[in-house]
Amino acid sequence: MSGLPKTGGRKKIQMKKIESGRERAVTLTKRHNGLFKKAHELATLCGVQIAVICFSLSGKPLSFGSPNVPFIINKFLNTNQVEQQPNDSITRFINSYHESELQVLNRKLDELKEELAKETKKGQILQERLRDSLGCNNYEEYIKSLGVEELKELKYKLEELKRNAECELDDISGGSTSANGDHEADLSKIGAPKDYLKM
Amino acid sequence: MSGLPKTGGRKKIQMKKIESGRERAVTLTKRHNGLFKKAHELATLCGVQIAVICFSLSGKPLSFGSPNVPFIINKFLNTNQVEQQPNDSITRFINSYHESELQVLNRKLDELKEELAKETKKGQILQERLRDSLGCNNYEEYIKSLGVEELKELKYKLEELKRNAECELDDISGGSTSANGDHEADLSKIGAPKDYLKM
DNA sequence: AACCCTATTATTAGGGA
DNA sequence: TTCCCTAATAATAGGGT
Repeated sequence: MSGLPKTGGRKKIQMKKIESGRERAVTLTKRHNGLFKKAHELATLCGVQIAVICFSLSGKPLSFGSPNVPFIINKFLNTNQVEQQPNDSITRFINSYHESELQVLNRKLDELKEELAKETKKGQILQERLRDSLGCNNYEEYIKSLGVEELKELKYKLEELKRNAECELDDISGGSTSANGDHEADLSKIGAPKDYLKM
Repeated sequence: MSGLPKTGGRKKIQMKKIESGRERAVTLTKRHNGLFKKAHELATLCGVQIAVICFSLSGKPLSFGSPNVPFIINKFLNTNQVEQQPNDSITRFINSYHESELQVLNRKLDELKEELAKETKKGQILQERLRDSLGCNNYEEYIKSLGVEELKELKYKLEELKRNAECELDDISGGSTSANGDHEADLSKIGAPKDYLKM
């Protein structure tokens, strides 16, 4: 209507909870749309199955699923049905973590990470040692793939590493093998919520 | 070193399944990281609970959850008035979810290690301090080997360490490249895979 | 809450290492 | 597979409607 200069423009925002309830709601709407769109694109472009579940400020569930949410949930649950309750120290740790006290520890770890991340450089040596010890040039992946028992084993390997102390690398290795092939989902007991498909 | 023209540039792509398996894998990696990051941002900015579950090309489940995936799943199922019993697969899953949380913990520890490995400088000092404090020259591995009680103890050691380290690191740090001053360790980080933490 | 608009920031396709 | 880089596309904060 008017010849106003249209003062528009994006501004950078801090990654913390938005104070204003109104702006928070607006942002939630915008970003939830964007997120679901990205999820859909990912499913389309890469042909993968994916689900996103989000609870709005009022507690209303917003979800997107390809092929659908219950399917993904079920598949996820089945895939993750691992061992029974070991009741070892690690398990107990996780349980107490649930009880919330160790969230503090988590925080400490995060802070430590930040401190370390500021200016580090020498850690490469550690990396080489670890790689050398594990005989795997991608030990991060390796570690991530470990289960409880394997982690325990790793503990001993690492102790060994410590004993051997100095060892100048020599990488190699190769063997990325971890394919959890098929998992059939039984949707029987889960009712289907409204599916979301937004482009 | 060379006067290469650096031919870079994004191109628009069609919204259909990517033919090349290689490119599809690359895209999946990039976009899955981006998606999870956005999910984490949404959770942080708007203070909402959210979960993303995706199955990689090999069928491996990739998930993000704030506060955690089972929580969201359970809430979602409850909200949708789906029959759910203390003895169904979901409950069983939740009981066995420590596996997943372990993965999250591992990731965080990996992250610690990764960041450490990238650029150290002050890390040397921290490392020494850590060794003094923990009586171990490779604390990353040490941490991985901890049990419940030990982790709790570590919590206090870290607090102590941090107090001391803050002073020294400030003295030593000369060239600060990226000062991310505030770490408020929100709880949403607990369910967050590494990629969201590095911002 | 749903759109419009625009200046910016954020993400990412493509290619190389 | 991961990381880097660049140029281009995509998403979005802020303000209005």
